[in-house]
Amino acid sequence: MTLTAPLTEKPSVNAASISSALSLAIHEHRLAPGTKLGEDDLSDIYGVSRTIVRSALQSLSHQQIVEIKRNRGAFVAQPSLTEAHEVFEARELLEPRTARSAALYATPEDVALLKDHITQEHAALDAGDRGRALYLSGKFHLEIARIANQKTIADMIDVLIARSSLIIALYWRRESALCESQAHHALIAAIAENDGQRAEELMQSHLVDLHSALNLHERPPIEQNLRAMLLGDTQR
Amino acid sequence: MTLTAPLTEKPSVNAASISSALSLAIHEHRLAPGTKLGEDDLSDIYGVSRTIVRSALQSLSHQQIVEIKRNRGAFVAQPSLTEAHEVFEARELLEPRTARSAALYATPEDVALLKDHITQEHAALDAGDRGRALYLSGKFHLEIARIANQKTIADMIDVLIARSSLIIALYWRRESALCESQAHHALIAAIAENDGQRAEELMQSHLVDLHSALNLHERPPIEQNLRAMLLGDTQR
DNA sequence: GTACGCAAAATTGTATACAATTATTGTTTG
DNA sequence: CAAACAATAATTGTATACAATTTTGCGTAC
Repeated sequence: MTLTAPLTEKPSVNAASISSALSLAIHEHRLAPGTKLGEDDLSDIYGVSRTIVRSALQSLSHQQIVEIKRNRGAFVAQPSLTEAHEVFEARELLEPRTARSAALYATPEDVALLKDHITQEHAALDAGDRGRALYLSGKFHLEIARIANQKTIADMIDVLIARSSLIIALYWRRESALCESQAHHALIAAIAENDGQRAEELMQSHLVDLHSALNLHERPPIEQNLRAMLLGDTQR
Repeated sequence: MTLTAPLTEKPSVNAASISSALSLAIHEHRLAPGTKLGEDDLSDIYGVSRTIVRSALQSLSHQQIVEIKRNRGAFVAQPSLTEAHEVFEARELLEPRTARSAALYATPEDVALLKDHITQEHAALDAGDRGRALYLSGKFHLEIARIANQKTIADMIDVLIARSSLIIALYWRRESALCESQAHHALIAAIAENDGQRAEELMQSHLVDLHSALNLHERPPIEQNLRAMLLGDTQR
């Protein structure tokens, strides 16, 4: 598994750009939960000193998508099953009512933007890039929060979506990603009609749907995975 | 306005301890919004290198209670009026339902802890320490989230409470802090009786109350304040 | 006397050097 | 041969040195 390419030779490779590059890689499942993020590796890759890398890693650790273990280094986070439930419960508290607000505020341009999102998502799926499709699917939710014009809530949802991506990497069960598209289409329709009530209900059931698509059995993520990788996944 | 004392001579003055010392000072209104947090000053005060100080300031900036302006330094944040509204709207989304959960899960020990919080708050008020009373009042809300056993949501509420403290510093209107105590007492009663419905309603109306106690007139915080300080507050 | 501009000082941004801790590997011993 | 230990290597934590930028102060011109 490789990190992203060492960004173009633009003069500014700052902590924020490294942070978002790593964030994107995690979103798109190019970086698996538990992956070690060594400071020297990253500073070589991006051509900056460890100072900058450390700053970026700290930023990601505040979003809880990277875990920093003292004297041990930074790793892509591995949300526990408890955390997984909490993240989706938090989303269920925030997103439905936010979708309602979005439906009330949405302009035709906003709706067009949402539709474009879905188009891109389908294109990514057709190209076989499941990671990118997942990323775009998350962005769709974030876009709704942005339309609702609530930056504070949007920021919180942003973090929850990032963590959701890790949770999906660890606990996803269902295979079809198609159903999501349907839910998103329905949401767009409600938003386009400025039907706040329906948008809220659709978002609520969509989130319940996602939540219930997680594998509920406790599975201490990595050791199990390593064993499965090396011994074959016959016995579960 | 002075910062906190340079912590005891314990060997470990790390970024986290500086971060929480500053956070406490902001909570207790010993550090006013807009205050410059110079790196050299802080490293002198706490006896560590700027490396550690910068780490602490970055952490606080992620919680949006410190604003870092590039090449200009770190300042105690000054939430805009828009942000003020957003913060309380977010709290209204999260806290009422969390209070409901807390009421359902609360043990007698939890209730005793909440009562102790109020006792301390009254003691602080009697001692004339409004800052500490405000801090404890915020902790009360956080404690409820903790009782609800939702760490993810509790973390979000923690950040929102910190920002609320800044908002109160900038936009508070009402003088009496007593009414809050009443609301908190009523909440404890509902929680003690495991009455989730009532706890949710009480929390909702308590938050609406707080929100409406803000000065709604746009007042770009600091310049106005400076002008008021220097020219007298006759003309508003 | 005010305004502009340049130079000096102070402050933040980044890289690097060194210290402390952890991981690894090889050896020894039972 | 396995397990424990020791030496070495690798990695992270912290301090400091230097570079870049901003702020401040002074002098000059109008």
